[in-house]
Amino acid sequence: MNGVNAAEMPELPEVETVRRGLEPSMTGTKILRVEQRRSDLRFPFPMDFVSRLEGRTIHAMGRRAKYLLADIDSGDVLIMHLGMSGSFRIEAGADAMAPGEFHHTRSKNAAHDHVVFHLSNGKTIIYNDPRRFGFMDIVPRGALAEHSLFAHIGIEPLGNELNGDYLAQKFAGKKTPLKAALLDQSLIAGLGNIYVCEALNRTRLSPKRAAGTLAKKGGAATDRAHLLAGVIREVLGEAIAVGGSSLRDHRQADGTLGYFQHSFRAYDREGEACRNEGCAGTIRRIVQSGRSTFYCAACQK
DNA sequence: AAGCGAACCTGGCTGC
DNA sequence: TGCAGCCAGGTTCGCT
Repeated sequence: MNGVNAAEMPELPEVETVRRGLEPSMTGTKILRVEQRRSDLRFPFPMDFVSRLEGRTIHAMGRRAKYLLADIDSGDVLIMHLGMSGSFRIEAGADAMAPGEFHHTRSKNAAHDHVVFHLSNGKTIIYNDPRRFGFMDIVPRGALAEHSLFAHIGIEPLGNELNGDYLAQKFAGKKTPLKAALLDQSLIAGLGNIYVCEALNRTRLSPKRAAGTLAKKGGAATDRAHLLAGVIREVLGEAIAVGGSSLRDHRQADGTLGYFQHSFRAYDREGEACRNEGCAGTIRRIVQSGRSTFYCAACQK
């Protein structure tokens, strides 16, 4: 096998899986050379993108919400977002590759290999993104919190701040559907379509319910709010433990590809049986805010 | 002002 | 086989 596919895809568990996949190759390693093959992805690269990275050593690989954060010894932070279709792969030296596989992999992906990092440990980190909804930026570490991307971002769902009281406080008075409120990155940062559908199905809450119904009059948390907060953490934790979800990707299973998709109870299961205990309902697909919602109308109220 | 739909882009799948 | 149409894990912008 020529390269390790450091996973793909974009909700919090997938980004965390990518972070863990990249960390052993990148932390403590010097960036010898950077190939930036186009001037923009979703946004333009910073003008001095290459020069601010070449010759620098990566101190740490972090994550905030769906953003990967590489701390550089210059004091800069390299921000990387995968958008919808971004992925990293790690390749060892060229002499370690099987020629046939090399050709196969390159011919399939090379047109969308937008950034290549050549590292001092002999490894090559390649960012591939067909739809180019991802992006990269570089900012001084001290300016990160004020960066427009992070200035108004919500809490980490796996941090201590997420609990029923927080949900009730943020959702009180909101008529927006619960599904949309949970996807709002300014409230909770990192949830996406899959895990919101899964968490709502597990808690038997309708995605169409007004978000404000998780708060009592006066703003106190309902039992449902406490339940939902716990289930969100549970679902994300389970997904991270198995390497996230891998959809529409039939490449090798070398341990870096996730398999949480086999645990889906709602997402992408239209027409199939609801897996909640005691429920004989069927998963439906509806559209909310232009995005698919999968849920069971029989048990999710 | 919140809350929608559209836009950004490519590729894969479905159905005629 | 060809091709049109729809769909995709995210985010932002602009119009009600």
